[in-house]
Amino acid sequence: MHDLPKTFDPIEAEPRLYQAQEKSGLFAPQGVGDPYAIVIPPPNVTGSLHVGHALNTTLQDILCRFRRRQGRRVLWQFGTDHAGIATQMVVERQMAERQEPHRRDIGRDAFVDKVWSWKAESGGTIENQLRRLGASLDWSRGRFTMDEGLSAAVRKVFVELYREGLIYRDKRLVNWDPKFQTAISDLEVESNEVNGHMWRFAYPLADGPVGDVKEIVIATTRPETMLGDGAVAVHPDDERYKDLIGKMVRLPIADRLIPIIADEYPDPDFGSGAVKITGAHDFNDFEVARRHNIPLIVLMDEEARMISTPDNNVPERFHGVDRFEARKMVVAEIEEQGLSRGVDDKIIVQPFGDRSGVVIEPMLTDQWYVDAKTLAVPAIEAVKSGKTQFVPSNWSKTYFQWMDNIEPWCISRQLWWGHRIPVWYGPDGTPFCAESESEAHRMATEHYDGEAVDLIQDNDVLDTWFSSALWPFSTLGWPGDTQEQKDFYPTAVLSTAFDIIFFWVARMMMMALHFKKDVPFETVYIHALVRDEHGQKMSKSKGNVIDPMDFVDEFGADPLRFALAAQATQGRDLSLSKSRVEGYRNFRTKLWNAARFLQIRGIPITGSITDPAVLKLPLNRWMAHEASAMAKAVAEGIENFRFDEAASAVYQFTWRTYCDWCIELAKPVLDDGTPEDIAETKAVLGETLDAILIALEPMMPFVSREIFGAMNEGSAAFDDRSWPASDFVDNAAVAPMETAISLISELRSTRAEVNVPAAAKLNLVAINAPEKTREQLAAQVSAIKRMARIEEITFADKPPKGAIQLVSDGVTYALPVADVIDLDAEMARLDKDIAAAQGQLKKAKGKLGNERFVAKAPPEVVEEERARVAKFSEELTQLEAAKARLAAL
RNA sequence: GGUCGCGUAGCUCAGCGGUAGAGCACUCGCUUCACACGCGAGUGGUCGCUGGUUCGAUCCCAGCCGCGACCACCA
Repeated sequence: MHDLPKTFDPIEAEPRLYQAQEKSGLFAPQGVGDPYAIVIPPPNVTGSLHVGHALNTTLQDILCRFRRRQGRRVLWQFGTDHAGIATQMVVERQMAERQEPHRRDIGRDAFVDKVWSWKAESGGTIENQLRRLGASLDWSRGRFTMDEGLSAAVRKVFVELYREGLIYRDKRLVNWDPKFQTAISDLEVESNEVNGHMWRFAYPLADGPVGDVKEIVIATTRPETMLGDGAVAVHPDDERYKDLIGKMVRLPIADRLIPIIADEYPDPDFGSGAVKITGAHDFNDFEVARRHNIPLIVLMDEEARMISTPDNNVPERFHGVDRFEARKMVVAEIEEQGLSRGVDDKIIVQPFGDRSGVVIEPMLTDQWYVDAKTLAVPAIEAVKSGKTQFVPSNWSKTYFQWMDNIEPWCISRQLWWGHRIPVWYGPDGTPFCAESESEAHRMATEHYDGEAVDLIQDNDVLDTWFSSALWPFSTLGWPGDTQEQKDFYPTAVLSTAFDIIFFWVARMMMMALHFKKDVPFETVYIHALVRDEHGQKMSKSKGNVIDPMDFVDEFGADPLRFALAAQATQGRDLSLSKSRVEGYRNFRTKLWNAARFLQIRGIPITGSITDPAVLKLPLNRWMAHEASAMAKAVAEGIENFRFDEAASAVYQFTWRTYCDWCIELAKPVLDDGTPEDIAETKAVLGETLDAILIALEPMMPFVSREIFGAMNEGSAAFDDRSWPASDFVDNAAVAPMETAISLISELRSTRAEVNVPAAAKLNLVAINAPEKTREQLAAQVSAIKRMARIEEITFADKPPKGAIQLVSDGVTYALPVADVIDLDAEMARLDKDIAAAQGQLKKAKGKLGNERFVAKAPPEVVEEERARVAKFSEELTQLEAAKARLAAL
């Protein structure tokens, strides 16, 4: 117990409070409760925290902190991802900036060493940022996708899938990134619209005209690929070309003969209806070429420069020319030969590497593939059966749509940073797939009948997502038989953004079901995208990127966390703005000051009230009732992934209920009450603050701890407290308190509207008040006097002359003001109230006048309407009487 | 082309079958002994449009108009 300073200083307090939590062991699994696990989506080891991380981390932290409070044994698994391409790119760029030799000049081992030291240097950034956010991650068991254990898991998975035939090597078209000179998966390709052209070229018929026809015209957006054409395809039903099918054309420039073939692929209504077929550089053409046994002619090298070889008939002058340069050359030569048949501007969709930003080239290469179609079967079933559920549920549709049409997953990358493919080749190219080189040697020796041979390991590394796909079980010690897996697998929740469903969620589902025979998580929570304050997507080019750490620097982590949680609705992106964060900073200050008020009045948090049913004062029973409802709403919000509802419940209760009313209504008791009443009220005020702190802690872990630490006296330690009581209901206490509250509100409103000076004290006369109202007023007389600035409360049969009149809860009240009264304002106010009552009355009467409503609507709804008619009629009568009296003045 | 989502107060968003809500902004009071990062009182909305279902529709259904996202794409 110590005094709270006048203001809360998050910059000083948050790091101190974080260290204390970590030191106490809070972040590691504790106790014997039902296990609850979340694995963090591993951030890039060299990355830094962006708003998406801030949101996702906050939400996971809320879940974990809440579940700990419920007594669950919580593991929030930390770890980082080696992020193959991204990291290699960063290091290469840095080497270039420092004018160091290129990676190829220093060699693979030296380069990989460099990346490891880069990781050692900058790997701690994101971890520190997560700490500053308040993430209660279990750092002690942090993992890295390339650490020894996880690498062993990767090798085991590869080898097993290989032996089962679910990983295989294949030569087919891949998305080739000419900048990084590696294959990438479909998911790493972004389609963008760009301004392009559509050229029309004439290919002359090789054996002379057929009738009048001397040529066939094809359309293309990529002229340079014509050098690799293997055929021209037309639709079999296309009357224009019926007689040409089977004829040969002379391919210009390359000077080769290629056939005209019939295939369903060309759309007769598009362009000329004739399509050039470049099997080695176009995915659609590749399929056509395969169907018709058309040769695949490779035109480019790894950097997408043209190559001229004896096999491909590309003229020597193209050799080494960049593909876009070659395009210009082809167009010029076609024009020279008089074979151009026009060109149109056209917006075309081009594939770009999501990391490199360069145009992807379809290339014919040998790569390793995972048979995703087979692995997807149980992964689809698990979501269909509900074993794993998406929240919000509509994301399961996205998942199915992709999984139902899944293509083989290209997992090899021609990079150096990553898990090297565990395959070794013998002198004759025989592959030996094994978890270790020595095992590969053993297999080779057996294969070559005892002869010892040199083996060469496959040069490629695995797609980064291959190792992340194992994350939910590899981090728990798989393939070892560990207690962690027994306790925490399957994990409870996986929280991520929608764009990661394909990259990661689907692949974890496939791998986990194959190797663990169980789903990796029960719930997949898909969080929203964080946008800027105008709902615009953040981007560097727009210059609207928000760095969450700027908010942490300025306000501390609590307000940022609360802002993110409060806006985390389902199914809509959230707009993050400084004013919103500021608003929750103000909320934190409000809470802080409420705590200071309690402290000034000598009210600690004691945890002494175990049963609110013993409370005597309606105020205290009502406070307990409301606090209980709040605790329940917060818990339900978190359980249902409605973080916005949880945040709103604690916010509204703290500010609007506890500060605006409970504390204010308690002041007169504390000042003038009996010793018993004072003691009870103090205890409940303390208890209610305690409930607020505990319910708020998942969202604002810092300020809640700081306040508790200063005010706890005799209660258990903060982290040992369980969730506040959420089942105390006392509706009998609600009515009298609401009567008092609405009267005070009406009085304040009336005073303001008729311009009674704020400081003026008035007398209050209740007219013909029934016994019940008299009792309720008597119970709150001091509060009403204080909060509505009333001098005396009296009772009378009729209002005195020259009084302001108002109707609250069916009772007319008068405020005698003699000469102070503003007649016009008073008349206007009564007219306004009368109009409102008339409006309500008309509406309710209208409904009841409709006999079909009375006949068909549920009886309780009809009854409600009748009650409304009664209520508003009574109010109207009294208001009109008040107006008549006023007019008589 | 397929799929999903969104149009509610000036802004950002809740609500989703029976009296339109929040935060911020705005207006008017207030140095009221926890708090001006505050207190009190207000202004502001034919809930995108048109039909339908229903006793009743912001909420359900259909169509339309605007906006966004994802997937697949015609060379």
